Amino acid sequence: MTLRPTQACQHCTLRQLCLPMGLPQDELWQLDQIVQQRRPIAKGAPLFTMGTKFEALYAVRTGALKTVLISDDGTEQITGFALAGDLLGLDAIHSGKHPVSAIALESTSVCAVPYGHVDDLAGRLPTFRQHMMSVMSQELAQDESLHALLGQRTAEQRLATFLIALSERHRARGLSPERFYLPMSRADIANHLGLTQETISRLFTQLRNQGVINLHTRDLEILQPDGLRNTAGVTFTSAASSA
Amino acid sequence: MTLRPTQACQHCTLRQLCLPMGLPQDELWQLDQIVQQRRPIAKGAPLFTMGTKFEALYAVRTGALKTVLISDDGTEQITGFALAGDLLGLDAIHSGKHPVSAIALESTSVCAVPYGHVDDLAGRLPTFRQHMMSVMSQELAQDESLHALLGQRTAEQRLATFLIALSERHRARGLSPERFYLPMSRADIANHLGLTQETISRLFTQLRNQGVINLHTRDLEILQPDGLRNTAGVTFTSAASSA
DNA sequence: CGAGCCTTTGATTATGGTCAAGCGCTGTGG
DNA sequence: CCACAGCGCTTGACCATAATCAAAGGCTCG
Repeated sequence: MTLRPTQACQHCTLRQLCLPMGLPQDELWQLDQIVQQRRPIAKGAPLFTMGTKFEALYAVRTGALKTVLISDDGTEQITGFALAGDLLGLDAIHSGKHPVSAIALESTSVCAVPYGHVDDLAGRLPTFRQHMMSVMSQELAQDESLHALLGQRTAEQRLATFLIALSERHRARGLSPERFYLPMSRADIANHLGLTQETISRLFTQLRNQGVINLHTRDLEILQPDGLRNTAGVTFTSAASSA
Repeated sequence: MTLRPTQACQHCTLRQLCLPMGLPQDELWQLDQIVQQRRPIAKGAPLFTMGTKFEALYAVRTGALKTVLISDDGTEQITGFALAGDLLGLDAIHSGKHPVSAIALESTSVCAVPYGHVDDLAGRLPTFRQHMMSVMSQELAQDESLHALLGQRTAEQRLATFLIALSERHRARGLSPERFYLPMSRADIANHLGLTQETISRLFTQLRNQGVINLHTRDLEILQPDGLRNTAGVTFTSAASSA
């Protein structure tokens, strides 16, 4: 793997969102020492592959990825979409192998944090340790919301909730929550939500006809956020999880 | 909350499965100092309730619980079933509030581990810290399998997979993987798997007629483990998660 | 012993899946 | 710069799985 010169977390525009979040200056400095950058991953290429050895956590710098679990029979499940600032690989700590593959949805760059160093820092830096636990805990809670979404909601509610969650994630990144690009295909959205491509397409058409959204290819505009919330029925805590 | 005299993890029959797993003797001793026991929770009563302050992690000593997420509109989602040795509350670290309620399915006793002490130990004891991270990571991976189960599998495959996972959990506890009691109702199983009570009942009847299982009320006997695996179609890593 | 809940079973329905066909981007090479 | 190939998306017709509605039997516990 080609490494590029390290660029400081301190100066990263994602530092409020990513691993450095909430770290005091001296702890941040120590994190900076261990973060490595990788050369960009091309669209469609894997950052890591299911079953391979877990060596590092990854933070998305730019771009987007999907995490995919492939069953014995070849069935694929997209377990999440990772945007800039999201962390990947936490699910691999237990077994030492990645339980999913991470595939770039567009040209994507990431920071790599070797896990041995993460554990070391977690032992020495209380704020960092608490942050790591908090991030994992948050993902557990998000997975529970996602479970409720898949278990209890209609296709229409799932898609609306997904779009709201994406919108909120863009807002948290200081981007427009009303207009953004969908880096994933209709089939990807469908798979993630336990539906089919055709159903997603029909629902998009429906939302467009209702004047709730505007969508040309993958450029989404949310015209009526309240209409979308209304369609979603109930708000789940960020159900478009990252892992 | 009434506390009972502390009983040592060292002598607990669940120590191979529960928090003490893999801890060296000196670390185990320190864990023992902070574990508290609670008086039993009656069937149907909560160990903790959604929205309430997170104060401690809980380890199930005997009995079983379900964790339930309730939406604004009153819809309930059972996110998991906790058996003896399972840990509850990890999903609450992030927000400081429990995102789910934990309800006893039968008379249940638990050990409470105040979270401040957990963090303290995680800072001082490397093995314990790594174990905590590992447990959370494992739950993340299990949630991904569960996502695939709900997203890609038929009702029949979901139930078969659920029964296999339960069976494996009993095996891991040194109990019979072929004969065990179901502490949850048909409606609970249905809800957890994103199905209805009626569907679960029909599927049980079908599996019984096929000679794959024997089921009287809640006493389950797996007559043909291979038949069940065959029905499940694909094996997911312990998809009947605990949280 | 009785009330209430849990479970089973049947009849019917609806949501979303499957199959199929055609259109439209996008990007590549001539 | 344009043509074409290939993938992504849309739309339609039909179907199947599991939900809903309904009713009755069987545990369990007070």
